[in-house]
Amino acid sequence: MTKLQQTLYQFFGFTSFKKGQEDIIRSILSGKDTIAMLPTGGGKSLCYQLPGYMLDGMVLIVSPLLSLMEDQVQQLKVRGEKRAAALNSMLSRQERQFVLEHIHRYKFLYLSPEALRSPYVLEKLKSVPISLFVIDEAHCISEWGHDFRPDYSKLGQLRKKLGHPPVLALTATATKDTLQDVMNLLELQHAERHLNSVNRPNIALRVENAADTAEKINRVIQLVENLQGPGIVYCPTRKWAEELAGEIKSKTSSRADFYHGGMESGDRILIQQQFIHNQLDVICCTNAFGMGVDKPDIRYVIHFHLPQTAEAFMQEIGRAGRDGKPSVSILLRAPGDFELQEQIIQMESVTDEEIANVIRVLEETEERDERRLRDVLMQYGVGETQARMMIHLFMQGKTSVELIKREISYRMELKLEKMRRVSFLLQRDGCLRQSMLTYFDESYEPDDGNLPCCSHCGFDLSLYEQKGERSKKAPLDSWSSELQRIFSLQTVGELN
DNA sequence: CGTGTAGCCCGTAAGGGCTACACGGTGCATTACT
Repeated sequence: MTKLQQTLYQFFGFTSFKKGQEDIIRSILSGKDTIAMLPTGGGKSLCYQLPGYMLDGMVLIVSPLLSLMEDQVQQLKVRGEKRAAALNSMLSRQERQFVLEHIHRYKFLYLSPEALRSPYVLEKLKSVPISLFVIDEAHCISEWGHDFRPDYSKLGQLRKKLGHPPVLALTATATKDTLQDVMNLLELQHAERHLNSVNRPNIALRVENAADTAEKINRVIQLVENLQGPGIVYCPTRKWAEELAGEIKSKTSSRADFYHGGMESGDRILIQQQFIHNQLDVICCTNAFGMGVDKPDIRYVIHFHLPQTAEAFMQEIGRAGRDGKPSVSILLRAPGDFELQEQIIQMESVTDEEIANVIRVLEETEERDERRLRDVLMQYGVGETQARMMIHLFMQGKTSVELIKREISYRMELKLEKMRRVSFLLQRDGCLRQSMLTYFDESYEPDDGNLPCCSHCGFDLSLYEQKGERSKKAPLDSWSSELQRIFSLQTVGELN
């Protein structure tokens, strides 16, 4: 038994690695920067937790969502690891202070890119040896770092300030371009790459055309009524998520609810937990839902609209069938879909006047507190996301209307191009799986003829319909959900 | 593009009807502290 296997057994109770894990871990242990792509549910957290036990010093994990950090810390604690914490806004001032003052005690510290903006946090982190700098869901760097969450684009610089620890960038879905972007922004020129296929052979792909929205709604109701659940319906807007959930509730026997970014965080957690514990059959949501939803038995994912990118599409359908059992993805198309998404992307555009206002405020004020600046700018009618993006560009030295405008138009054009491509991929003639994999620079060799492939290759949708009686539904009372929650946490802890 | 709504007009009053225009999706953070 090697040292690696011993450690695996000692801390995780496993006797063997999942596909891809060992290579990634060996790369980390040899001190190299590593970029790893593992399919969803492929055991990504083990790839940094195990080396964490073998290396001296702290493992710092940058994570995009509070809920992901909390889940990970809880799982570590259930496994008996007390030296884990998440440093974020959910902590009280005292708790935060405690973590920072005792920072040398921690083995695994989770935080957001925004938290690393604080000079005080950075100073504290400099006082401890960091054995590994992990970026979880690393595609967020490319997806969000240029506009929505610019702090993601500063991680490369931050790493230098932290004494240049080795980096592990983890993701499940990325094209070559996205990986290149991640490497540029993180300044990882010589990283070892461990890439696995994004293909999920157990998910059959289907595209259906509808004449209009009314027909789509009818079809969704029909599908939800007949398909074996649980399932997810991805919607283009918050309003659609709410409306479809209402339609499904009133016209089918399915227990449905909605989920989007405009909800209170308590409600979001509740809905997600109910879904995970089988108290809901179907969830209608925007693209806010999904990251960190580690539910193994999702049987179908319906897209009520066009996704904005092929990467997003793969991420979203990839939430189905993590248990490896047959699952299905169905995309509904109708005229006008493309235009709606196009308009959502074009909301990001800004007028010359707005840019000029931003520049004037930035030049007039000595204040570099971004929050205060954003408040000022919002008084000029500039949206929060736009304000943040423009401040970010200004700080990078793009201090003229022309430069800022050019950059924003360029980003928007890239997004529109990605959308045109996914739209094209989903409507062209030919095998859908092959189209998607080609986009991800993969070749496709059908491995066996048993698994249904796609609506072009042909398959029988009734394979995915429920047989006989609907499965027994768990009651919606609080003590039973609490018991289920505790039970599931223990199970998760044992498995990981 | 499609939808919701603010604000205006009409007018011996209140609310209906119209036009113009904004909005649509992803999340951290939110106070000093050694």
